[in-house]
Amino acid sequence: MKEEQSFTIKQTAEETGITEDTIRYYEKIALLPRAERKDNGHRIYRQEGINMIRLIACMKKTGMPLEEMRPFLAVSADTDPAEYPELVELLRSHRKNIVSQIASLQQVVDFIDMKLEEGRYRRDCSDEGLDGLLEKRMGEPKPKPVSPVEMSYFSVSAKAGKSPASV
Amino acid sequence: MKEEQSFTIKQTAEETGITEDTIRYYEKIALLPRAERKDNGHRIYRQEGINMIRLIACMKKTGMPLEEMRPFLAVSADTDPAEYPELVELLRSHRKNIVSQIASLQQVVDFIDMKLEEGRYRRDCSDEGLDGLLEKRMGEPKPKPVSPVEMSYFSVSAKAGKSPASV
DNA sequence: CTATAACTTGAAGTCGACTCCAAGTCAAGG
DNA sequence: CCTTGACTTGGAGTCGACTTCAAGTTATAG
Repeated sequence: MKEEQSFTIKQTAEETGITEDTIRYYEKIALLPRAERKDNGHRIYRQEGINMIRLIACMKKTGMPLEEMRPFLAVSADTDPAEYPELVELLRSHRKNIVSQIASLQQVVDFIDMKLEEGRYRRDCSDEGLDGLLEKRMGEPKPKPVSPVEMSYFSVSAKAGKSPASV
Repeated sequence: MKEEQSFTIKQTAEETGITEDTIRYYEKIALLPRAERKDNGHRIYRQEGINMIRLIACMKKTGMPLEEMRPFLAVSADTDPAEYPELVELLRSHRKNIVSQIASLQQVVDFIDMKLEEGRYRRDCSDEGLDGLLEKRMGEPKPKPVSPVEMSYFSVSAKAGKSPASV
């Protein structure tokens, strides 16, 4: 039952890491609901509003376009997903995308780790250490089988120059 | 010792899910090295080139700006990371970013799951099920402690309307 | 009473990443 | 010989996401 403290746009910006301008911009394009105003017209934000902005920041970090965030924000704001079957579907489908994005990121991490390891061992161990690492086929555009895929972004193999033991 | 098959730009586009225009664009801005040409000037791509494009596609999916990809592509192309200490550092730091991005994504997944669950149970169980889920502080801009953070993007709590049993 | 700071608005400008276009080349088919 | 298709080039146009700007309001401090 406490007063529910409120924040200025500046505080909100500091709190969330999103600039004031950007917050106003999000409001302008209605990604955020119109913020409450004080008598003098200044915006005020409560915890809920800050949480929404944080959610945006979080999704933004993942490269999600603003338009795609709308459904999440609708759910965040006040809609009960269970009452809108299509919203539930949307959430599920977005969930899938995100999980696949995590996989992409994990691949990049693996790629980096491989490169770092490779350097550590003075690359000579073998020349194909993590064959099936990248199962490829992460693009939906063309359902191409893409073959066995000996992949690993850049086949470490044929690398003239530093005596690969056996050329 | 086999001939190493080569691909046209069209095939490469199909193979990687990146359009021909975009591939040319990447070459123009030197994100990709100038592709080999046939006598008639047409580009040809080998497995290695395709792998680089796939790596770009993968990073792109994660929202990474093109400029940030350059170091990865340098490593992919032919540089041995261990020979460029600063490159190693860059890789490590990028790795950190990516791991933190994965965390962000995981949070969004958790958020979705929470929302879906919430709907399933007809939200009434409690009103704060996953307090510490989002440790917040994922932004580096301002090293703000951000307090206890009872978070969860949108405090499920105060939700007038549907008889929450106990208002 | 004035000036500084913290906001407001709408509009214009910037930047990254494409995307499209016009004009041209080359190889093979009818 | 002319057309069609797959490419080439340089350059212009688009779109999303800000970012900056100019002008105005209100609150407090000196």
